[in-house]
Amino acid sequence: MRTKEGNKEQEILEAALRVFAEYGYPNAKVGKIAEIAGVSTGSIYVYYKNKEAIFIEIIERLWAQLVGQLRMIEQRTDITAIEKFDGLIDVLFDAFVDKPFLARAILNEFQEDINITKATYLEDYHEFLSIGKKVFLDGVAEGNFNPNFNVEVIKLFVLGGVRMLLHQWANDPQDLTINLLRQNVKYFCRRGILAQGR
Amino acid sequence: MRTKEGNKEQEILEAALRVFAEYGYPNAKVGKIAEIAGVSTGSIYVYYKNKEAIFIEIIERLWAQLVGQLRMIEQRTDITAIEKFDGLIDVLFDAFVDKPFLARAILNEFQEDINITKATYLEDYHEFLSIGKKVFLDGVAEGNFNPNFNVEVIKLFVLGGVRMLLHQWANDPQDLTINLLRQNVKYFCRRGILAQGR
DNA sequence: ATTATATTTGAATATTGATTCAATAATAAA
DNA sequence: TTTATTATTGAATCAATATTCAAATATAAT
Repeated sequence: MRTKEGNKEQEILEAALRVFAEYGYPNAKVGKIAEIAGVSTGSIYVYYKNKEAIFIEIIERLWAQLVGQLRMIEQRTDITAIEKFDGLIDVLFDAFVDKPFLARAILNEFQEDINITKATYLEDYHEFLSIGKKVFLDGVAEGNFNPNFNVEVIKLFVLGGVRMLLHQWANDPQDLTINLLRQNVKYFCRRGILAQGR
Repeated sequence: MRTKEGNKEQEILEAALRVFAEYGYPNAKVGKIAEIAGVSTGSIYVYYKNKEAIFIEIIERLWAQLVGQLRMIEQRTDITAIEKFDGLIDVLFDAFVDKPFLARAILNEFQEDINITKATYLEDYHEFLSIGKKVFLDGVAEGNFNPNFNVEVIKLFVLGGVRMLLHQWANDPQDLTINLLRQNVKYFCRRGILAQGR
């Protein structure tokens, strides 16, 4: 009987990530994934139900990883909300520092226009958002954050900003380094654009 | 000889906008656009070369409008860069205040994963970005803005944040009002999240 | 060496939807 | 009323690609 060659599930996932990153989910071809993974198109369907299942597997792994790390930071009691906030920003950027493909691939996963089922990672996504809210409320409670903001607005604004930066960075990692991004984002979120004394 | 019925170009554009907004460009069906516009699929191709041409028409009109308004603000000499910045934010939100569909539809237009030609509106997009840069540099020159920021980073961060908010707002205009969004964004951009005195 | 069986293949099939085009409809012109 | 011409139609055609499946391959077991 024939024995299995290598770890095909993982190879297919890695190939798929590259193809989703480069072309976007709608334009990603299963044939291309197979080609990069070094298997036949038929093999793709031996390991995954369909194209969408591959995409969901990638996204779910990412969310699980992100939420795990964000939760660890949120639950710390030895740092202020300011430090927690900076930590959340670091987690977001660090998740991609050596994986520009991943940054490009996640661009769309929580947009309505990808017609995919989101049952499982939507839960992680909502926890992801609630962690940001908790940190904000902690900051308000300890007097470090301005209570006049609407947390929903700020949360989405910061997330949208980080996503846009990650996408731009993933397109050209040499231009804007991840460290430049994180530094600017942290300072901007703390103090805004105004010069000191204004 | 048969005479033309109504303004079919415009009706098709408006129908297309709704379909692009609801389904996203890749999943938008020409048949659906025709149905909503009240014409036959063949008619779509009488007025527009193809599906992509319709999308580009919508996006180009939007960019032209936005850039025109942003340029007017940028070129004012009677207001500070701070007021200009607020004005830019207002233009962005005001462009959509009575058109949630439009906000949803533009979500993807400057993302790489939509495989569409962008020759003409890329120019407007770059001017759009350069206006933001000019306002920032004006602010630094007049001592109102912190010169330590990288303008590229801040520009993309703010744009990404506004986009995410607009998208969320377009999904549910009753939840977060446009005025709540603009107020929070302006203040946050000015002073950041920290409470006063920190 | 032969057989059994799991793995893999890649062309065939199924499906979808963009686009075309021959026919029809509607109106102006004669 | 008839003819000419423009506008419109919607099924047919075309193209693309996801998915299936019968056949082939490779190895373990006998």
